[in-house]
Amino acid sequence: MMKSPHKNSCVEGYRSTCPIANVLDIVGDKWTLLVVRDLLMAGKRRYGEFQESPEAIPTNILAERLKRLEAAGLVKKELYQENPPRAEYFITRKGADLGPVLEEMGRWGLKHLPGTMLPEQFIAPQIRD
Amino acid sequence: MMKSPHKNSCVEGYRSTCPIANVLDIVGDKWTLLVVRDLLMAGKRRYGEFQESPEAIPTNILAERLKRLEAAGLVKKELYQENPPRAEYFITRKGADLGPVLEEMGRWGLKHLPGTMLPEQFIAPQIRD
DNA sequence: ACCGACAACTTGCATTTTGCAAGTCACCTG
DNA sequence: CAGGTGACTTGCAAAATGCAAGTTGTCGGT
Repeated sequence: MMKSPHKNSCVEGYRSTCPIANVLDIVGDKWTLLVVRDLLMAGKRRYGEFQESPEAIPTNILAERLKRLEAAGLVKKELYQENPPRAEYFITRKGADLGPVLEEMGRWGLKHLPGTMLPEQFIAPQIRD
Repeated sequence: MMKSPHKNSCVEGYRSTCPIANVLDIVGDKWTLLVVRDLLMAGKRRYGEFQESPEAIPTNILAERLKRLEAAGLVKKELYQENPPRAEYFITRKGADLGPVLEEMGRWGLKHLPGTMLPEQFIAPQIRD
């Protein structure tokens, strides 16, 4: 039997050995990095705070992305109250390491997308592992 | 009539004034940045070359992404033969400016996704505007 | 004690995007 | 002139997205 024409002897669950391709499997969509941005650059922690961002993420997508980010180890969920369950979300060190990616995206947007702007103040995140 | 709760007096077609959000509207999916990677770091130019990458992009997605990248001004399509029509794709200066974003993604992946690796040799792109 | 509001989600469903397979079209090669 | 090749296009099923509405327990006021 003929093998596929692509040399794909890579780690289980990886599309290839390329780090960029595999990063995109985690954050490669229109919403995930906006949640990371809010955690990392705006100091947001609560579900309701993420919803207040001007891009108006749909609530079901937000819930799903928080779960995926937690599963990927970029976010830590902590209950601060049992009943009713109320949680706060913190970025991990692994998630915080995406900072430079966001910074470069911001730089590109500012240069090439007229009318875009960054806030004058960033709010430092609490990192929890 | 009540306005939306989000202060969205931003440029036509923008989700918000945030550069990151608007960059994600251009490259925020699993495939687009892989095409940019191939153009920018692997020196690829032809349709068939993009298909040979180990991630095996579906052919219809490749065609659609090349069109969108051209429409967004990140890629320039040039026919090198009329009949049958044969084209080469070049990255523009605007597209090449995404280099740092890819570099930071690569750095993150190498650090946090064990088993990933970058090629030892990059092939410099031809930039055309 | 009851009413409404609230925070943090969940569910249902229509629309859109993705993924896979197959088809096309005009050459080129033996 | 039969088969192969490069660069796509088309069709369709499956998955992701977007929107609206519903749920659950609690708190603040009257």
